[in-house]
Amino acid sequence: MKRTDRRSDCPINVALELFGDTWSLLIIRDLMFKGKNTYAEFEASGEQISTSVLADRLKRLVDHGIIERFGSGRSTYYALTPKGADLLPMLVEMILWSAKHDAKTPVPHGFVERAVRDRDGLHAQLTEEMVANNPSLA
Amino acid sequence: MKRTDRRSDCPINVALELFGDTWSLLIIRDLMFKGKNTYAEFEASGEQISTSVLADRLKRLVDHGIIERFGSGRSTYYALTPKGADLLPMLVEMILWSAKHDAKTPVPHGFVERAVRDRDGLHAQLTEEMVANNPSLA
DNA sequence: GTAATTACTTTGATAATGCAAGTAGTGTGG
DNA sequence: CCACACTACTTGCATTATCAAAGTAATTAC
Repeated sequence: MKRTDRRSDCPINVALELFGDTWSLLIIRDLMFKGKNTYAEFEASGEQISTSVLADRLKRLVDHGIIERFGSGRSTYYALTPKGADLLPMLVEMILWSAKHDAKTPVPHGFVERAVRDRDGLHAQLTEEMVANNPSLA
Repeated sequence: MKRTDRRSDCPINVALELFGDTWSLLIIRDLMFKGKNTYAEFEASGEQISTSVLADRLKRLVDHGIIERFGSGRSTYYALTPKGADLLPMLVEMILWSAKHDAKTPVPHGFVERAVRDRDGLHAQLTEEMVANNPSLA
């Protein structure tokens, strides 16, 4: 989908057309919270993405300016752009929702309480940790 | 996908398996912000969902307890459950992200400023408006 | 330079989506 | 109170996306 022929300009729809599929946000999660940044690391994530879909999603995310690709061949790696890093609050809300509505989901102890008490502080702390892993954001 | 054979228990993944596709969140948006609650209204939304996919997504969302179906035949309508209504903060973050990173997206005047200044207050206000449309949430 | 490793492409089967047309309950005007 | 109109779907088929496995090209370690 190109910017020029999107389904609508609604902000929810805009977001969905960029990362509204079952895989894109898992890649972003790996970059944001798990310190992963290579093709092989994404492939090894628990959800078993197929290699062709992974290649396609990386390309899309790069095209949309959400992640960036560095190096080449065996020394290729990926990093979030500031635009990608700005998805943090949304991912935090997803985590909180799952924590509330799914018994099995493993969420760090104190995460939910912290979010309720001080959401902005939580965002700030997680952003700091993210930047520590990815100095190009600073 | 059943709860028993999901790809992983990661909270991001759990959420994606329930509504991580290009259409589900648009239905939820229509229910949450646009006062739409019938099949025909969802079908008439700007993004042109196909009728077979709409039927399938409504079924899935009902199965997952995110929306509820009332009535039958010509007097059928849908409403968010509390579980579905809890997606509000996530949708707000999506809106804010699109507002920041997409020039064309139309966001109500003052929305972004309000969110930055008083996120919890914004959530409360939007929740109130949502409940006004859908008394079964109260 | 050679081998091993990593980042992909390609190929062919399976599943999801889109489109057009059809069916079945339900409110409504006469 | 009943035919008609309307709404919520289903069904069938063409198109597109996804999965799994195997193959290829670039790069680093030795």
